[in-house]
Amino acid sequence: MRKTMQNNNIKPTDSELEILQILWKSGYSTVKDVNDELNKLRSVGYTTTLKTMQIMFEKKLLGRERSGRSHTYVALIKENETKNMLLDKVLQTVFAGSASKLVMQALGQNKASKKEISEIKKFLNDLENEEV
Amino acid sequence: MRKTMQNNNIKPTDSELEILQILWKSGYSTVKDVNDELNKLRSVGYTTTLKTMQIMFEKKLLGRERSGRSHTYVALIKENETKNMLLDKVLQTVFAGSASKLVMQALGQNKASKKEISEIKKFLNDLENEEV
DNA sequence: ATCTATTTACGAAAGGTTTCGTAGTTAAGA
DNA sequence: TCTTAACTACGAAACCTTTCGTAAATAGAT
Repeated sequence: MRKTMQNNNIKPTDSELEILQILWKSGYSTVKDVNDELNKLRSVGYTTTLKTMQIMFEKKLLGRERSGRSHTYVALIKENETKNMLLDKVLQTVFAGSASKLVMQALGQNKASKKEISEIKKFLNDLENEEV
Repeated sequence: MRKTMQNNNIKPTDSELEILQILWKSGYSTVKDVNDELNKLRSVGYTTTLKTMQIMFEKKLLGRERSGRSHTYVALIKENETKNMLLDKVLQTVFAGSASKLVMQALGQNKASKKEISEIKKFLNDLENEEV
């Protein structure tokens, strides 16, 4: 059982998560880059995105480097660990720590296609086999 | 594919969720009842709980009835639908709508015991069979 | 060197959540 | 009836998140 260490344990807000998703996908990006991506989904002012990213930098969610007149930002927290943390919070607060309840709720409402379901079954088989 | 209707579409806050969990479990309760339960987990003042429940009443998350000098409260939103909604939010915002990604993340970190895993497998088989 | 567009920094407003103090109401008991 | 404990109502403080306007700095173009 591996111990997962993260740079910090700050929970990102919803807006911060949006930005993190973009940075995880795109890697190093300027505020303009991120704001452009964001505006494909919803309308946000440039300085709003800037401010949020500055706050995230202060919180050490993001790192940054000057490059010419602007900054280039990068996510400092790992996608996998962050998603795991967020899921864990729901697991604890909503499903009292029961992973199976959570999974069944997730799969019970036609949320998963046939293809996804067989993927999951395969995943479960592998999981059982590797746990010697 | 059934349409799930809920009295409202308000997303409960974290504190509200704590109270909902207690009411779902205990059924009709007074503020005192809820506050006592809450204080088994963490320290909260009586008027804090009262105020939160009053706000929840205004938001129509709770119903209430006078009984003697106090009120008796009850959850107006359904446990199942609410949990589903909260999970759905995570599904969309964190896992881009992919239920299988969510499930695999949930199961990949030793969060589920062997017993739970076989429960889930059974659940998946049933799911596949009933979808004719 | 000056202008201009880009970018940053800062502050603050607006809205929401959580917390609790205080004052008033209620009803039960002395 | 009067007192008191339990309960409610209300307001406001403290804090957080999201948003954007404004001013200053930067650097490239003329």
